[in-house]
Amino acid sequence: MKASQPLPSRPLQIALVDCNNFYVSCERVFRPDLKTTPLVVLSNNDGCAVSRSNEAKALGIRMGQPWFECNALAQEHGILALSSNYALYADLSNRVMSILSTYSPRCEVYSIDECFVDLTGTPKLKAVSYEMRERVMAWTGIPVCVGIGPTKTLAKLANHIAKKHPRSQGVFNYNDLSEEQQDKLLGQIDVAEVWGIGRRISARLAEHGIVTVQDLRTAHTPTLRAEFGVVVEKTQRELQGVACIDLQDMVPNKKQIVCSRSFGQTVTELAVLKDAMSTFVANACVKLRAQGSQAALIHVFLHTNRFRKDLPQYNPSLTVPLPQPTSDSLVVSRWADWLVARLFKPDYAYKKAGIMLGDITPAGQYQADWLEPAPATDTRLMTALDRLNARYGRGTVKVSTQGGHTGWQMRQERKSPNYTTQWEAVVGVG
DNA sequence: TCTCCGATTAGAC
DNA sequence: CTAACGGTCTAATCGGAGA
Repeated sequence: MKASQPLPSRPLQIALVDCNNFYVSCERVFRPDLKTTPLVVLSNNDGCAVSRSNEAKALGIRMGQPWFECNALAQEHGILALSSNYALYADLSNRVMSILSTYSPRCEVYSIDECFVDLTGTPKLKAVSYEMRERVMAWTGIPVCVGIGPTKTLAKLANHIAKKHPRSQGVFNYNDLSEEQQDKLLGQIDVAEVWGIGRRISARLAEHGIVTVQDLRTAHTPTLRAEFGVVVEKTQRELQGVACIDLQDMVPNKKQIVCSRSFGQTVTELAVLKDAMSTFVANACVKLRAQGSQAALIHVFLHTNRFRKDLPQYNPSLTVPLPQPTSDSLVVSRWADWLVARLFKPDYAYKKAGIMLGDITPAGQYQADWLEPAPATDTRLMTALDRLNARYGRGTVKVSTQGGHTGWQMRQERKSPNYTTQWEAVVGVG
């Protein structure tokens, strides 16, 4: 690959800043009284535990565990569960990311609670890392850990070490280790902790005697490539300090946009499915327009409850290419409506539905057609709709098929107030 | 036989 | 009282259809 190139005189200093127990930490910013309460944030529909405080982890609540399995434990130990409040988490995330972006022009917001920051060339790196951590805490109330390494994969691993070892005080720089220290440290860490090595692959690696990170780093590369493919090979190179995964400064546009939800209750009526679908379409098209795109493919699907083995299952879907690409909610909605009606069969209890937009291209491009005139591209209605909903909140203006029927909305019985987006919630007015 | 394409798999968070 | 189990997204790989 790049064997002939001279090694850089100094390694890159890639930092991975990761918020601790992010959703739970967000909730605690506005509820300091919950600082020591075992706390959990639930997934959509109040289904699974997706964020856990240290106290909740210590009590044995697993990541992704269905909440109904935890009822007895929660009762016994007074574990508090909250519905997820994405508006709040997105807002705090933006504040954290904007603080981090002052430390480097090269930042990649990797997820709602993680950011890669290229700190190569930063003087007094250790001191700066601690300062970054303290500043995020002081300005947002969110605790973070900082892991630094020569590649993204090693930065991730360093972050894991910073989180796990209190002695690190929340900052760990892999680049400070000698060769011997690296070997020893990686020999003590389970290979499953490595970014990109999930449950399946770690099980298969174990069959080859690859159990620790050091085992993977030193494994025979051609065999690894043959047995596990390019992804695992790249991961190995990254563990060896060779950067194979670039830092992505600019967020690429989505190639497909999905909007789907499980329902609060099962749904048996077509009208209710159509109502839900028009909400999904509206949300998907907002995302589409936000990135300045149009879609030429729509895919609609329905699902019965796959956990109810005693009930008949039916999981139909249909995909149609659109005659012209569009980002107009009304156009997409008409197609979705028609597709739902085609898929719908009575006598099934539907639990989930959704839409996927595909074949996404930049808006304004369309395939010239000898027979058809250019499509009408009046985007004023959708632009006005987006402005109103951005200004006054999602759902202020809807298309007519939305909101006529209820009975599908997700369960959110334990949601905190919208502290950062509604004054009433902060001031405490009813 | 090769190539394309949709479906499936695996992973992340 | 019972039943109760998330949502997006990407890249790689697989496997069948058609050239």
